[in-house]
Amino acid sequence: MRLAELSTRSGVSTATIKYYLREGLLPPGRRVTATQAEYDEKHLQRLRLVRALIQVGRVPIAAARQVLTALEDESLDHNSRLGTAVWALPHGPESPAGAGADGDDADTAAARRTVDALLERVDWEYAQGYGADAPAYRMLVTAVGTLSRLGYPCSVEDLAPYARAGRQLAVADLDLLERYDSPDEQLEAAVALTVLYEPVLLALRRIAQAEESNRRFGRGAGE
Amino acid sequence: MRLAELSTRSGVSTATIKYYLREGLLPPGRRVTATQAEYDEKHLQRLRLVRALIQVGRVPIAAARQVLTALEDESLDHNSRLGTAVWALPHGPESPAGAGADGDDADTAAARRTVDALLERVDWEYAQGYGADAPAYRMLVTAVGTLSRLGYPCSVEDLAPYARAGRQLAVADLDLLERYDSPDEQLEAAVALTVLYEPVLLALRRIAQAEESNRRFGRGAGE
DNA sequence: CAATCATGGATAGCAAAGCTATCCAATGCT
DNA sequence: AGCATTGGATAGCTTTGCTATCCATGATTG
Repeated sequence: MRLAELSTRSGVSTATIKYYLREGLLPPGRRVTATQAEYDEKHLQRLRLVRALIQVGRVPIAAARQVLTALEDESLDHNSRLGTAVWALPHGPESPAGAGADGDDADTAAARRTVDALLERVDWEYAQGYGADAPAYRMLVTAVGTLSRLGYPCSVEDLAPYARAGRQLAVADLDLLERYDSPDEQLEAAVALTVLYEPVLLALRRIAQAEESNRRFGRGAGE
Repeated sequence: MRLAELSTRSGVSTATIKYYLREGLLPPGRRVTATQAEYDEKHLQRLRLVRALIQVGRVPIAAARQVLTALEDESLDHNSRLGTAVWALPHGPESPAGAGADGDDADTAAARRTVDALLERVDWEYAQGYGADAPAYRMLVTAVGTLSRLGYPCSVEDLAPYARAGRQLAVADLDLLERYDSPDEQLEAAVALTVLYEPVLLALRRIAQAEESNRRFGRGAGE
């Protein structure tokens, strides 16, 4: 199909598709003449994935490019591609937010200790091993640091239930993933499910909060 | 304290603080003369909360203003304030993403049915009642619609484990909240904890994914 | 009590992100 | 032959969140 058809079938304007091609989010079409290119179903599928990552998953375009590049990097094996791709996914602000003359990185250090204790508590040895520069680890330290700087509860005991929930979520995630046989499908699904289930999860939490709040305090709050 | 001191103590530039004052994220200081204003510890605390919401929670400034306004709206009772505040929190893209000539709102309708079935399945009657225009509900429908449009699994059975996890999270959230006695503290904490525990949760899920992946497939992926 | 300097309000500007609109020559279609 | 379409390049637009510059007023200090 031509670019115009790709556009109508995906609901994305040709201008935007051209932009994605330029940005390397979409592989170029098969050049059929000097001025025309041919796109196929794979392009359509990829385009839909890109839209989903960007619009639903709020993945910035630069990160999306890294992720997608890793997915089809022929020089890596299956596991390395997956690792690289997920590594590139967004993970909140890198710098621990403006900590003035007040807490600064003493808080960050304390947060790191809390996180390490938590990982030990729930027995995640692999996670402990794979480095303090893992995006998810840094994200966690940042968030915990912010919480404690603001005086909100975030002790190991407070965090433990969330870690337990995270564990169950991961089990559900991997269960979904095991349905895919082809390595390529599995790779793409891993990224898509990681990102696209985030809003699902956050929405379910909010709804459950309202439900639980209602259960405890009776008819009333929307929370 | 003066604006300059507020700035040094919070680590936020005076220009930014002025901007927040202008945007109504921060109540104006007590005017002590015609050209000077006095700020207190409450301002400092509020400023820190604002920074956390914006930087860690990625709450847009307009939404933050609505949230904070609701928190101190004297004309509402406790529960209404909480409901209004949480209602105003960000909840993904409103429009179901560019669905071209392909799935469009047939998918959205299907997603809505799936979500309703899920809520019934897990017995969340209150949630079912409180309206299809609740932000969290819409967010969920959008996300499920996107998943199914992309061909990823999101049946009621697939979603159920996530709903169960959401329920546990909500229980943990409410447990944290019950520590606060003063209504005002509780209100602020509800917002802060809802928003600031999101990155905690997402990070823990990613780490748990890596852990679980390692458990199932042995040494290998970073996922 | 005059000189200077900080304060806070208003205004305009800037940087990044994510598109979008215009132009253009080469080519396809009839 | 002639008009429309294609895809590539380039420049522009919009929003968001912040920053920099002015400026009159009032505080401060020798």
